[in-house]
Amino acid sequence: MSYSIAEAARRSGLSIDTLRYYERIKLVEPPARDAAGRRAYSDDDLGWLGFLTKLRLTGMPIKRMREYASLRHHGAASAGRRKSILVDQRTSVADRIAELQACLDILDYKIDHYDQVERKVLGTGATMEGISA
Amino acid sequence: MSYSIAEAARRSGLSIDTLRYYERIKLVEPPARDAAGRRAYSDDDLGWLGFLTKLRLTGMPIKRMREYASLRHHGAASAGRRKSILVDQRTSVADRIAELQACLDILDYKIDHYDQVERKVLGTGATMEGISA
DNA sequence: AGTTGACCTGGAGCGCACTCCAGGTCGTAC
DNA sequence: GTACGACCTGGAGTGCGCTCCAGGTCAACT
Repeated sequence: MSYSIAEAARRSGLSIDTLRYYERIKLVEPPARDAAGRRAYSDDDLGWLGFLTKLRLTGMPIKRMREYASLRHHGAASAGRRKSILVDQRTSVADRIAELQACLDILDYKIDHYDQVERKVLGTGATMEGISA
Repeated sequence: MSYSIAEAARRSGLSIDTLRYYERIKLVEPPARDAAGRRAYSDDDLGWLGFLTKLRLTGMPIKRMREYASLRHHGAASAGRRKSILVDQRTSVADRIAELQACLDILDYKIDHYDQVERKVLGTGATMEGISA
């Protein structure tokens, strides 16, 4: 199957502009073109776009995605380097999850504090608005 | 206790420039000044900076941090709105953690794939470099 | 034949969150 | 008294990741 740029955008969740941008910066191979010169994305193209969007979600900078992308064209010899990029990213994602978890705890603590304030106010029969300075 | 901007930067993990920037954009109250006109941060200032850095780690945009910051000056009447900002942020952090967890699974899957390729290569006595295209 | 709508290109512009700079003022150390 | 280092100000510059625009081509519909 092949897909118009609009369809590829819809399926990948990227914008049409972003798809063209990714092509310009060599993050994706130029897709095939139809008779009229319009981009025709293959299922493989979409698969790669799907993986790219995952890497992007992990916060990988475009520079490193480009490196990974270019290594794919260097065959199996580049597998070690590609794996190490993924392993590094795995570490950074795990760290980030831990960091966010810690922030979540702080947010919960603060929210709990607001809950307590609310309960206290209700206990006195006052309203939140009533105790404005 | 009061702290020079350099000390406040060290303790908050922000840069000196960022501290002045946060002041300019009203994310922090202008700290006290010493006799020579230099900023003198209080423990309270540092506490607020600490919380701000946590909010920043959660990915909260500066706009919303500013809103939260400004609400603090509106007394208890703003507690409801402040709480709802934190609750919203809690949701977005939890979502983000789930998203990252899903990415982690994909990375693990891919890394496992590279591991298998390596093992296969080792089984044939070849090296990663030896199978370059 | 004309209009519409999707697509094309190269290039400019944008929002965010800083980061850097020039030129100046202090207070302390030599 | 002068050299130094930390600090000050207002404003300009940076890097990232898009996003938008003008002006043009092409195929299909009416």
